[in-house]
Amino acid sequence: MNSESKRAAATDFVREIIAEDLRAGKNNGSVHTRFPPEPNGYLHIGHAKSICLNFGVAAEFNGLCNLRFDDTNPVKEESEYTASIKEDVRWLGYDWGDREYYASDYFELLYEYAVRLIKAGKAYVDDLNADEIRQYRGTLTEPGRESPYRNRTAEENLDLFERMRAGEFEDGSRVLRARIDMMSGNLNMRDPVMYRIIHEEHHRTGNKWCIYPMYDWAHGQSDSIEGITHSLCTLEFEDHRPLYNWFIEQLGIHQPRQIEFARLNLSYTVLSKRRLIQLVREGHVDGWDDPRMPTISGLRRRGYTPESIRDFCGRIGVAKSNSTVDIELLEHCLREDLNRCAPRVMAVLHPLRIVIENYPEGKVEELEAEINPEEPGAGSRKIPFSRELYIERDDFREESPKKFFRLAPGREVRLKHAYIIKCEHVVKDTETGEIVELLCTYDPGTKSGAPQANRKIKGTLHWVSVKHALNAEVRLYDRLFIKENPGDEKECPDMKSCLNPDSIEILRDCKVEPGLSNVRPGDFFQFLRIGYFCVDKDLPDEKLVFNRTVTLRDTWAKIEKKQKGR
RNA sequence: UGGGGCGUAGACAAAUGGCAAGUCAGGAGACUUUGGAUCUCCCAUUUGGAGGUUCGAAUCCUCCCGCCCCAGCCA
Repeated sequence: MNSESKRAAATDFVREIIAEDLRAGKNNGSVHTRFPPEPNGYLHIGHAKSICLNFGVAAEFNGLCNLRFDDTNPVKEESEYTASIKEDVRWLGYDWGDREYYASDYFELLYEYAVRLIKAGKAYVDDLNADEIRQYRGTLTEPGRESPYRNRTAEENLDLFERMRAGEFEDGSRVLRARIDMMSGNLNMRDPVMYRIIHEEHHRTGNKWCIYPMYDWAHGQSDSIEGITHSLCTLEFEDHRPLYNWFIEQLGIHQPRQIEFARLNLSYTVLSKRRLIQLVREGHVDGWDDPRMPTISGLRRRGYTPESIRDFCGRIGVAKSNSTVDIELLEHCLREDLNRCAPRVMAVLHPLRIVIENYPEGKVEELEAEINPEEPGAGSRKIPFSRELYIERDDFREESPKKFFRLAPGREVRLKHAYIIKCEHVVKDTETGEIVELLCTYDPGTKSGAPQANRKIKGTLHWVSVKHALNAEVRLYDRLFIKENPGDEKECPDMKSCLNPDSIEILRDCKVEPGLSNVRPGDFFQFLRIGYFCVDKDLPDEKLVFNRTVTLRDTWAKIEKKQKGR
């Protein structure tokens, strides 16, 4: 049983409301939700919260969840986005069956509904332009004024509306408005626009229409048409709920219940569409799927697993207060999942050559190494050991600080899966003083698994045989921002100055164990003692490229930081 | 100064008038052939504030304070 199913009983106010509705016998005991993205951008981790909620709730209550594209604005939407959205939802592990819908599928019915409202005197064609409408709307504290066109007859409205559809009028010259209440304290109820004229080709309906429904007019009716029982959306639509309900009530059609929850904010990243676009446009990242992006495609390329994202979404809860979740929780979920399933391999990022002087030249031993200590059934692999090895430069210090358990002159360490070695001499470049190699000796009786091999040694290092090592490029990714709330105007008025200059570091001379010669894009590993890495999706010929997904928790780094801080 | 929401630990988040859950972060220790993982313990005498009701209040009432959203022919 994994942690997700253990948490199956997890509840929140949304699930409670749904359970109550069920108890009250509403909707004939059925639950039907929907995930309604606008196809004008890429999905990100914030959408994942909504996806997990909508699909999760449906599954828990034996209901269904539709995928519906809210494509009511042809000037902003493109079909290239629908493909990536579908891929991302599927990758996250959710299935909408054959229920892939588009608001544009309902344009004809929506038009008929609008005609009904016009006939009932509940909607009218307004000739005011956008600027005038704004002025007539009033302000937050002052009521609005009624448009001079508000009291046209149904016949006149019908005629005008038909001609709007027929393309007789220019963009912006007229709109269809709901006739509600210009005095309302809720601005959404001050005769909201239902249709606007846009002579633009739509990605699905082509040039069939030149009037397009607004969100408020399209969304609730689409929910109703699909038989949605619970329409889950974010907090900013709370003010729209009275309007959502008003349209449905006027039409007398099936009434879904809109419930609003807080959108996700994550520390050290931005999730607003505007900011994300800015990152891409200004070239701060390499595109929407840059491994530093919080987009689903970016997280995927970074090496995040769908399981870890689902687990995260389950743990953050669903509530109504604006909150910012610590990104370390996301990373924790990731590490927990990867620890469970990532095969272990050895890779040296900053190679330092060592020579084991008492080990026979030319001799090669194939050592047995477990693939994953968390999963004994994963078996083992062979790794070659020889006289010349690479170790991590950082694993050697000429003068070792307190609590530094690694290699230093005269000190012993264990080489993982191999022998205990001792550093005898340090060889330096006579001119630069740089350490070029270490001369060591090994203790032949300490081979891993051997009877007397369990001498207590504090440090264990990873290594790779020089002769057998494969070259690799490793891209070290770190958080994109140095500020905790980069999306906050006050904390970060200028996004550029809040970027982490070290969010990517490319290492081109890394050495990895020979077993990695046949990896494929997306394969993931734990590089022992370093972190989790995955093979980048763009694998150049004859070259290995690994992305660092997340580091291992590093106790030594913490100790060292504390020592330096003193 | 209109309307709609929200305030529980550093970050999330439970509690539904009856002893303030859990998770992440942080701290201490155990264990360890990954300084990983794992395990143990610590981390809110108090729920934005002040009054009130009650045997008993995070929860009910009153007032106050703070924060978020809304004036697109965007969603």
